[in-house]
Amino acid sequence: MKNKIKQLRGERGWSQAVLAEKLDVSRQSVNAIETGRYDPSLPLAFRIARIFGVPIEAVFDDGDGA
Amino acid sequence: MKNKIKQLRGERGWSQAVLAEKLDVSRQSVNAIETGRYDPSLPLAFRIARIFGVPIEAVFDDGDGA
DNA sequence: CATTTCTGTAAAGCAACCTTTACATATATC
DNA sequence: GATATATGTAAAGGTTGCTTTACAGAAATG
Repeated sequence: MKNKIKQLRGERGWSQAVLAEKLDVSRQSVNAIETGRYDPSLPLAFRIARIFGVPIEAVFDDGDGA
Repeated sequence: MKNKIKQLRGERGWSQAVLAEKLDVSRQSVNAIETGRYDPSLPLAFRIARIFGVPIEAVFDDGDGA
C-alpha cells in the first residue's frame, strides 16, 4: 500500500517526530508507515488523513486491490 | 469504529457469506467487522469500500478520533 | 570540528487482525 | 418435522501493527 505521507508532511514542514506526536504514535511507527514497511490500522489511517485535512484515498493508494 | 456494512450489504441483497467471498476473507471476519468486534485492516477497508463503490469515509466512521 | 536534528533500521514484546473449525439460534421452505 | 440458509459467537493459532530501547548515518548549524 503506497502513501503520500512524506510529501504531505514535507509540505507542512513537519518532521517525523512532530507528526508522530500529533498522531499520538511513536516516531518509529511514522517512519515504518512512511517507508512502506507496514500499513497503519484503519483508526490510525483516519487520524492521519484528518491531520492533513484530506480524504483517506488522498493519502493512501492500494493500486488496485492490495 | 462504526460502519455501515450491514446497511450497504442489505441494500444489495448480499449475505455475509457472499460479501466475504467477494472480499476474499472468511465469513467470520465479515461478521466480526460488521458487529464491531474489531476494525478491518486498511487494505481490507479499501476493498470493502471499492466493492460498495463508495469512499472509505462513507463506510467507516470513527466518530471523532478513534 | 562539535553538536544538534532528522531519518532509517533492528530486536523483543504486547495487542489487534484474520484464519479454521465448530456449535447454537432463527427463519424459511419442503 | 426435516432440510437449508443466514447470522452470531467461541477457541486456538498465525500474521501484522505498534511499542520501547537502542544504535548509526545524513544534514544542518555553531
